[in-house]
Amino acid sequence: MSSHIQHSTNAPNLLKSHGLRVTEGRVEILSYFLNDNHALSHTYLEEKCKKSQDRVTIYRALYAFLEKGLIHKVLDEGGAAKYALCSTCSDTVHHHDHVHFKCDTCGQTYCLDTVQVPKLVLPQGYKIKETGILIQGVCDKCSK
Amino acid sequence: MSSHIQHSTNAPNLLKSHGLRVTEGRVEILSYFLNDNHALSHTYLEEKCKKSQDRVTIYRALYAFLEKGLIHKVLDEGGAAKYALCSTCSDTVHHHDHVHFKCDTCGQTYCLDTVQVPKLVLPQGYKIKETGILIQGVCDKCSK
DNA sequence: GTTTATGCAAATTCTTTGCAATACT
DNA sequence: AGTATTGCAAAGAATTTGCATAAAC
Repeated sequence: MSSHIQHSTNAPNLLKSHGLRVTEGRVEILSYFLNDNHALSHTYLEEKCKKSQDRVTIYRALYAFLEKGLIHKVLDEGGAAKYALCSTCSDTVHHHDHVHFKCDTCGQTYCLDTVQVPKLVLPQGYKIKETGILIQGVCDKCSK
Repeated sequence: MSSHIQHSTNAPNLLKSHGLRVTEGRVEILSYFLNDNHALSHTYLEEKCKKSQDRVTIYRALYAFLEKGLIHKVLDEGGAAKYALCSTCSDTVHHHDHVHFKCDTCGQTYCLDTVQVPKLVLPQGYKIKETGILIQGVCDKCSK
């Protein structure tokens, strides 16, 4: 309960520290990210912000967050877009070699920051810049 | 040159062996897959088939190919869909644990069938069903 | 006061669906 | 002949753009 308050209080500072203007709508959206530990879709945010802000505003907020490195895009196996906080990225360094996990049971997508992306050996001549891994299966909550 | 002819000749048989009717449009589309070693987008196919068949027909052909396990879907980092032949899948067994490689230079997406998908260790409780890997970088042709 | 964000409307793009005409087996 | 495929039109979903108003710095 105190963590909820703390997180919500963090939103304005996080926005400021990323060079973003602090508006009511952005604070609300960012709070949803801070209070959930999984990736959020535009549709989900639209539902949550129903009366408070426009669909288009949410698109633009997400775009601004992406640009400033506050969140990153996660795609599920069907190509549907979700967004998640860049918890392990600093303001300057961005690595998107995250392992993402999509639960077939609850449908949530998680960023498994603790899982190391393996070094893959590719055929001669191929140079790796980024590695994206999407695992599908059953998450810890749903496998109980 | 003979390989081109051979491949094109293969298309009708491949269709038949997958329980698909042999139509002019499907043979044309499948030939593009057989003659290229990278994933093809709907847009690319639309361009190639411009005068010969409708946009919608291509969607339906791809859908039929997917259903019969002739091709599989590949998504790039932006969520754009491409399709590639299931070269390592038999008629009955399908594994989609392919490693896909998207070249930042030429924009092509390749299926690296020879690259083994590593066994990843996830936190307690997570169960893996499928693992998708998309690597971005520079392909062998572009790195020369 | 200047710059940036918002809401609303409308335009784009991508994909799916219905149905009558056509092609395949 | 019987069944599946095609083309065209139109519907639907997701995302983007333009512009005047409002809010942030």
